[in-house]
Amino acid sequence: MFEPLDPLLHNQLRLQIMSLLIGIENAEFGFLLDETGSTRGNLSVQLNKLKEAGYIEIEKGYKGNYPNTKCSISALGRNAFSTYFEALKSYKP
Amino acid sequence: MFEPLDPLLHNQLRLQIMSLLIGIENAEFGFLLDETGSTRGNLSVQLNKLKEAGYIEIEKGYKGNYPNTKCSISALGRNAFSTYFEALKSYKP
DNA sequence: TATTTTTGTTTATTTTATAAACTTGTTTAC
DNA sequence: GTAAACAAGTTTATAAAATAAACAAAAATA
Repeated sequence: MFEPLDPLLHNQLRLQIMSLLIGIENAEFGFLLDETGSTRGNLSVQLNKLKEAGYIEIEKGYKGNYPNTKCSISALGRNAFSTYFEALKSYKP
Repeated sequence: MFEPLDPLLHNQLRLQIMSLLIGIENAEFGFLLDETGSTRGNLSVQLNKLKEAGYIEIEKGYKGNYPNTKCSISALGRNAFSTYFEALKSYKP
């Protein structure tokens, strides 16, 4: 009847992150911070959860002299994201 | 950019409850229990949260000799539910 | 060189979800 | 008629999650 909703995606910030990443090659930490309006701490935690799940990849490098983190969605993540919205349909009136 | 997702509805069980109630006059506790596959405890807690928010009404009566609880969605709830799905669109690719 | 900025991470607190235990009353079996 | 099992929930306790606050390390700036 009701399709289960991936708990990892069923969170506003993580869903925002995935939504941003899906349409883009990769995104910097700062960009995600701006677009989501989140705090650094929360963003850091949630990015790592998505990474642990294999939904995104995180590349740590430098931009000029400053540390810089680039995130990109994985095939697994892309799939989970689409499955999530598919599942949501089963809750619709 | 991203529409906020009503935290009360952004929970699998509560969303199931609302989804069931929206297409029906009212539903008994036992029916909701069956359809959602939830435990009694969790169902009880989440129904009360929805009631506190004014999203549903709860009528306690009897069915034969046994206590019996009937739930129905309110106008506010109906509205919140539709707003929730509207908001979700802003997360879609 | 002291202070402020940048870019994050880690830890601590609060909130939430869930499950386990309890309550009240009703049947049914002995 | 009383003990055991069942029904329908509620309450409380535990586990998990989300979020915010504090911290860190290096860089820029005054």
